[in-house]
Amino acid sequence: MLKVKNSLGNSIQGFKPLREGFVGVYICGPTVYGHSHIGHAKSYVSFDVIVRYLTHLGNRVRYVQNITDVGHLTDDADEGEDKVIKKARETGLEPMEVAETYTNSYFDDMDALNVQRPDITPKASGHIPEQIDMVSKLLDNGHAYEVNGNVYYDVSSFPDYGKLSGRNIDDLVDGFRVEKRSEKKNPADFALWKRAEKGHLMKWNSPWGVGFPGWHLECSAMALKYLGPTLDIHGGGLENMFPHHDDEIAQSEGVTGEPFAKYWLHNNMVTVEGRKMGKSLGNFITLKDAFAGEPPLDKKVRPMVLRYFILNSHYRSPLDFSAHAIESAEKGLNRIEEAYSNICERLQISRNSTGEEGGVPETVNEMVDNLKIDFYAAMDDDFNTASALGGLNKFTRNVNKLLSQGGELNLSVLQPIETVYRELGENVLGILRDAGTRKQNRGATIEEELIRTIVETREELRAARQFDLADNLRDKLEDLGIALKDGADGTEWERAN
RNA sequence: GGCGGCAUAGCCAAGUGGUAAGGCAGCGGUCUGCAAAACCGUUAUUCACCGGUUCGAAUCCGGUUGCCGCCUCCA
Repeated sequence: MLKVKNSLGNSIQGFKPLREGFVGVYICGPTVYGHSHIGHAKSYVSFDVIVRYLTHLGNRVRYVQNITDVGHLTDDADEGEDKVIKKARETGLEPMEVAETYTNSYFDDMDALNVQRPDITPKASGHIPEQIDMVSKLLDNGHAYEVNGNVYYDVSSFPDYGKLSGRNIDDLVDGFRVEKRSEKKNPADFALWKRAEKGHLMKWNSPWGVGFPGWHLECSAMALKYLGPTLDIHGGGLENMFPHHDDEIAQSEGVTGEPFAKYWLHNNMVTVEGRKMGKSLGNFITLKDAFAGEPPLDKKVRPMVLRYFILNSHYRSPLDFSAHAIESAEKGLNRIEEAYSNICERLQISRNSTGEEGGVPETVNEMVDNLKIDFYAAMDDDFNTASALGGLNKFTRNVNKLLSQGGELNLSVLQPIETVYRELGENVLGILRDAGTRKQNRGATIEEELIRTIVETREELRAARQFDLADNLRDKLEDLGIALKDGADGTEWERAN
């Protein structure tokens, strides 16, 4: 039985979708005004695995993730500027060019991380009529009021306001700065529609004049459109619990009168060497920089390593990023990849040979069964990927033990191991995508033939006990990023990533 | 000031009442011409600190200290 930590009510609950076998998931997507950073990676890798696991359990999942390209201001005060427009002003591009550029950038990075694309990726700017419609309904039923072309949500009209983050309006007011010349009835009221000043880019006609939608509104409108009045799961970053998610609830429930989401899942933040990551703190790490090995990294971070690193902690725990931590993740992942690719390689050989078919030895059955028991128990416990990886590591130790015993392993031993790696390691966790291509020995490119020739020549030198020359070749290849491993069955090579 | 969370070995990190997963690093060994990888063994009598509840607590309760997030934009 899958259990999840529901932020709404702050408790662990059994997971039961509204319709058996169908799960509607809405995850807050990025605001596309810059390249994605390692915080995005944590969020979207975590939710990717959640969606993969729900699918693995046999559910039909509809995964909706918005792209916010309008309305997200740099500041909630009246003088705040739209983030996308600000970037457009700075770069001399059309706002939609900015949005397109960083939407593409986002998906490039997510593809690299083996994050599956959502089923629907609606854009805020493409859903203006839906948003206007929601504002009209909120005005009609008394949850909103208009002042000078601005429309605000009246939080006092929604008794449950703040129920997700556990706040009440009176507490909030103390925390709000005193806004000068505010048109709001209550400082906690938030904008649904904003009047566009002269020269404002990205504006639309509405019943209240020319303007643009408020930040939180797009999520409510698009979730309603594609998933109906009540979502099974709404996910997002912890930092958005208030006000963004509480505002979404107020808007959506204000319109539909039905619960907005059954389960709220919040993923925790990334810190860098113990400190919050922020642009103003100068410790901001984009994914492109991480993949390229820019400081503070001293080497390229393989996307799969970042993915493994993220999944090695719980999505609800903060994750501390450092070059050192990445290094140990890389070595840990290498071990699993190595074992998996060895199994795949042996399987290939075994399929091509006509060796006798033995039964599956008890030890192999036991290994696989134990992994499954550990893995499903971990994942059922609020998607505990760290614990699931613990099981996969234990399994890998047993696989290596089997491999290092030497001797032939027939199909009936190799196949169940390969299958469970593929189903759990790749299909659910998505960390083994690169493993199949690690062993490049069988390639047919000229480069690979050349490497093969060098390796064979070195073998002859070793046989002739010319170790100085042989070691020299190994060092040279190492400098070129080719690692050699001398084993009992000859020398293997692979690219050091 | 208000709300929420965290504190587990040298490092990262699971574990929320039954006697400390896993990874990295370290140490000893097997293998190797050497190296790398892999394998075997080993590494927290103890979970920030002080009290309490319990047959039993890292896990529950109270307090102390430290750190973090949100309340202003952030995944």
